[in-house]
Amino acid sequence: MLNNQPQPLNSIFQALADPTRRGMIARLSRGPASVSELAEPFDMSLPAVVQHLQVLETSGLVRTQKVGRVRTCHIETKALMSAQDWIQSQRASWEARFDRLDAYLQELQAKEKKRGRRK
Amino acid sequence: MLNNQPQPLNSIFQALADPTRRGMIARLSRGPASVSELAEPFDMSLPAVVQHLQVLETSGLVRTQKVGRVRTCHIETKALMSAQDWIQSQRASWEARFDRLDAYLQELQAKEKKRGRRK
DNA sequence: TTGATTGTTAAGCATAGACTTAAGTATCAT
DNA sequence: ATGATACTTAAGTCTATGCTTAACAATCAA
Repeated sequence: MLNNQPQPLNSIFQALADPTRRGMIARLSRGPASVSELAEPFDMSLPAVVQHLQVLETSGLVRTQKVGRVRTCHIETKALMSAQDWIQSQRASWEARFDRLDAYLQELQAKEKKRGRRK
Repeated sequence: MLNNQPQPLNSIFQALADPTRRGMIARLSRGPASVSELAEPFDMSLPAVVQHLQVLETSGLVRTQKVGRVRTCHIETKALMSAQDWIQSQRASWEARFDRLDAYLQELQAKEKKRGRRK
């Protein structure tokens, strides 16, 4: 329940806010790829793609390793999971609240019935 | 499996990238709040808080309504769910891949055993 | 060794983001 | 009617983001 490491979440959500970067993540979810493979679907310069890649790497969403002249990229699932976990924990909060509200309304209804019978 | 509405995702993830806004979401997950209640934990001017609130509202993560002079804010769970859904669908991709890889490795191992026996 | 691949670095530009302060505008209570 | 409350609007500043082009490495293949 504590406020976990917020700083990674900043850069993770920031990274996910761009459609190009989400596209790269989607591609890498299906398997590793080189920089030029990653760049291929996008209508922008290679340096621009590499800059997006750096954002993904800095946020921890992607890891890369260079062999020869080709840099191979793959997703780091843990980072995506931590984003999902944060959302999930919010969901837990509001669902708990809805449950309490529901219980309260049921209680009200029960009282109303009693009063009805009493009349 | 199609690329759903990407534009809302841009602004949803963008909104979540800021710790102040995540704090507001966390607060609102526990129940509705007025603007000044929302502002209270943060060490910044009210206009700054309202600007964050506008980002949340534009992204669809929060809805507000004004009664008298107080604006009451509450979360719109659907928007958060759509962010979670996107992440979940990436996860489905990489898990499918891991499953295929696993099956392949088992197959390799089976062949290796056969060869061993043959010798 | 030359030429083609595959990236990398640097610089610049234009727009968007996260604040601030100062000065309003409604509402509500007395 | 007056003052306090609860925002709102406007304007400005300073930094970060998302690109671009132009040049520069470092492989690899012939």
